[in-house]
Amino acid sequence: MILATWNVNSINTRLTHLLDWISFVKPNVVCLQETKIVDEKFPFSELEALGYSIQVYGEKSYNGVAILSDKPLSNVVRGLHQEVGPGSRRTIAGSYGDIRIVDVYIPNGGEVGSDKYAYKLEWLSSLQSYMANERAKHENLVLCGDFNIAPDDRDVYDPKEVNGTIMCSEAERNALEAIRATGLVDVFRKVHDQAGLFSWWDYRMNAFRRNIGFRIDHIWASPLMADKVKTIYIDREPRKLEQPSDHAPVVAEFL
DNA sequence: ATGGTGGATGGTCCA
Repeated sequence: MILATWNVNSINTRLTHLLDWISFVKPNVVCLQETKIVDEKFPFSELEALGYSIQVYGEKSYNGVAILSDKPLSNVVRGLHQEVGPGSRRTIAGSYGDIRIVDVYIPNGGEVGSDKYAYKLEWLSSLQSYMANERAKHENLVLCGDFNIAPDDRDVYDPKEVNGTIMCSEAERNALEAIRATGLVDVFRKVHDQAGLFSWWDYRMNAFRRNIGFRIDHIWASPLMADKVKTIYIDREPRKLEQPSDHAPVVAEFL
C-alpha cells in the first residue's frame, strides 16, 4: 500500500503537477493539504478520472485538506472534535480498509510568541487528545500531513540559525513529542537517519537550489504499521518544475 | 529589523 502526503499550496494552481505526479507514482492513498478551495469547487472529475475516490474538507483561500484513495474510505470525520468554520478546516480522517488515516494541516504559527503561535500550540494540544482517542480505537493508524514542525537538528538546514524560531521552538517540539507519545512512530526516521533531507523550501532567496529547507511534512504510524514500511522517501522532482508547490510530497510504501 | 516570493484576492492576509 503506497501512501503519499503533499501540501500542494492551492489544488487549482497545482492540478496539472498533481495529475502528472499521481499518474507516475500511482499511490493508493494521497493526503493533500492547503487545497484552498471550497468543497463545491474541488476538481473532482479530473482526479476521479484517475480512479480515485475523494473526500474533501475545504474553505475559500486558506487551509483545506482532502484524501484521495483508490477504494472508498469509510467513517470519514472532518475537523478536530467539535470545531467548525473558517480557519479550522485542517483535518480529515477516514478508514482505508483496516487502516485509520488522519490527514492534518497543522497551523504555521507565524512568529514565536505571536497570537498565531499561541493558536498553534492550542491546536497541537487538541490534536494530542484527538490522536490519543484514535490510537485507542485503531491498531493500524497513520497520522500524516504538513506538521509545520521540524522535529530535530537533522531536519533543518542550520540548527544554530533556526532553533528557537518558528517550526523549531522548544514548545512546538515538545507538543509534537506529546502527540508522538500517544503511540506513533516517525516512519521516515525508522528508515533514514541522515541530516539535510527536507520537504519544504521557502520560495524566496533561491532556498531550494541552496537546499535551505526543513523537514516538516511527515508520515507517522502506529508501531505494527511502521514495522511494515518497505520504503519511504521525499520526492524532490515536483519541486524542480515551473510553478511548484513550496512543499515536496512524501511517499511511504507499506507491505 | 526588513525583505525576499507565491497564492487568493481585488485590501491585504497568509505562509
